[in-house]
Amino acid sequence: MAFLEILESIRQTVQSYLSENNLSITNFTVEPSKPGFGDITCNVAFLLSKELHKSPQDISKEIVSFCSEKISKEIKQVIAHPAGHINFEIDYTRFNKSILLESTKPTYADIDIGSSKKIVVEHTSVNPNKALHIGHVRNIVIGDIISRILKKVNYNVKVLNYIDDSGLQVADLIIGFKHCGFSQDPPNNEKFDHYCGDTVYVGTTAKYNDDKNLESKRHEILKSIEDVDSEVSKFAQKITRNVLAAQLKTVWKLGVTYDCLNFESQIIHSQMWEKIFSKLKSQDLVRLEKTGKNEGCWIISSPNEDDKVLVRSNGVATYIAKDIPYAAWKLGIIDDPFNYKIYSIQDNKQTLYETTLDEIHEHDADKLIFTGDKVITVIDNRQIRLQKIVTDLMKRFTGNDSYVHLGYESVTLSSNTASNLGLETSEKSVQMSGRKGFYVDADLILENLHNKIYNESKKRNDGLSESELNSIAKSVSVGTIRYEMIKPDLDKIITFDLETSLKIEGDTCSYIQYSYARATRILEKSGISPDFNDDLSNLINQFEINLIKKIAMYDIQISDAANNLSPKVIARYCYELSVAFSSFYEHVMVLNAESEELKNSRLCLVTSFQKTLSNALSVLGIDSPDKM
RNA sequence: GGGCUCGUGGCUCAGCAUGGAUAGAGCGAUUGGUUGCGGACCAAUAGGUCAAGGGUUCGAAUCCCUUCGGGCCCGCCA
Repeated sequence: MAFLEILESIRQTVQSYLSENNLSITNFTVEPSKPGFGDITCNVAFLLSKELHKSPQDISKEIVSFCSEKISKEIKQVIAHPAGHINFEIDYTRFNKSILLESTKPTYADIDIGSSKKIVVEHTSVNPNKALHIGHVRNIVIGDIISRILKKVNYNVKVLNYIDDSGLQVADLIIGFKHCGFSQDPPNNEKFDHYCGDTVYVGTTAKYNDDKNLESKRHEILKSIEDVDSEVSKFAQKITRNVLAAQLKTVWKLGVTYDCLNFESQIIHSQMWEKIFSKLKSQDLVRLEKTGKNEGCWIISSPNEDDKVLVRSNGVATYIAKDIPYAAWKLGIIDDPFNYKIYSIQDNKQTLYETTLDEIHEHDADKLIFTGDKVITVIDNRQIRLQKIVTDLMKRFTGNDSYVHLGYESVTLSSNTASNLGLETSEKSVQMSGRKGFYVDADLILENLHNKIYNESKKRNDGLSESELNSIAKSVSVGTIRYEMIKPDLDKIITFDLETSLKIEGDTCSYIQYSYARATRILEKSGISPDFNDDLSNLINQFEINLIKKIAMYDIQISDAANNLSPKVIARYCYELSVAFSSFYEHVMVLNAESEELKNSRLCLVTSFQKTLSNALSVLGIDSPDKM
């Protein structure tokens, strides 16, 4: 029995008190208490005090005497605190055994919130004209961890990456290659995404100011890209796919995978826009402006905002008009025009598909499905207005909140890091810019971190092989970058600093992984596999109890993270769990315990910790290294 | 100008959804930890008018309003 079940059983007991007394309060809380106030606390006495015209203390006393009779066996004592809280104390002599055993299973905290419902998570969606920077990494990591959390709570999750292979940024690359003399082969085997972003894209956009001719070419090219059969379109496909392939190498290094790549060019050719546009018109969600500055345009209005042009007076749809059919497709609101073919097999053996409008002849007749009953789109908060329009429209179509824009704040650079990149500033932090080539590149950070961890690990371990050191460096560097990207809340700006990103002490991923390695080492050295059938009621000192309590609360955290789409909750949990273990490790002997029975019990506890931490880290996509 | 958002020790952040008991961490500072499983650690001390003011409430860091300060967004660009 883990925490959620205990909370639920207490809730029911309190509820039965309320029912017997014809009281209708339902919004009372039953939650873990602060240290020093038992294990679990309930606030129902406060809520009843007004209705019953009695003090919270008197009410809580009554409820306590009621509960003491009927409460679950896991509860040792119920206490009415003078302040009015009702506090419950867990009977650890009973609790230890069930929780320690349960926590070692891979399915620990696999609670069912999703009931296998189909859900789509879209993230990454970086324009295929440049390399990934640290801001993109935040998006990718949030999206990946959200998808892992949702899988953990029994959603059927499909992960999508939207490839905008037909926008202006693509036209810029083509101008660079065709009209500015940039070679299609990068010098010195430079990675193609870096070359396109740093050299071709930056170099080309810099020329628009001087050369007005180029600017008009840009729009010609943009038009030709949309004509599938044109040479320009085929060239654009070749370039963007090469950039995409290079970007995916970075993404896969981060341990992230997808189910399907959706290409914007195909969305345009699929005629989905035309279908959704007529649907919008028939439901009066758009209107043709007859007068004013938007005369001749189809526009969409929303309260407190300016009207947004969907279709220009020349009949050409605007940018947001691509997002609407795509959102509708993700929700299965319009017929799926796509077929799916294999793009590649990813490192974890998972097949990555891509959309295609071609006929395909597969052996299995079942059409693949990448749409969902619910959709989560991870896009940064600068797009919140456009996403709000899309969200509102989807709500009009479905009548519910099945489309969710999961926004997050941007990553900026510290002034130190900015000056490392050649920009002196008096500001505390500064925004990155792909167009100016001013950003911290994802491959570079990973490499820096990898080297740093490699050296640290080598310093601290004798006789580890090259491959062991590299594997540790990979686990810890990827873990570090993931952890740092989700530790702050989504609505906090991350000010990235190259130097402090290399820190490995305190509240960091290495601290957490280190606690895992220490636990593993104890288990290895013991040379036995602990017996969970023994009586484990001898784990009673404060360090043991603290650790057991943290282990038991895992399912609450999973539930919290899933219900609030909050990856940070699991990151904090991993850290707190590690803190509880580190303190235990310092103060409690395992291998030299006072008796064989105690040694066995403590080994069970260490095993339980180790499995639970590894379980939680895997939800964050972070490895658990045995040594480091 | 309009909209959104953030403001908690020197610095970086939890806590706010669902108001309740002593506002928690990490970094930095100061100090301690040989007999014990890896010091990427542990333990202790100092450091807070929870931006300001008002309101609701028995009770506000948490809810509401106003103000101040920072950030983002507001094209027939994508």
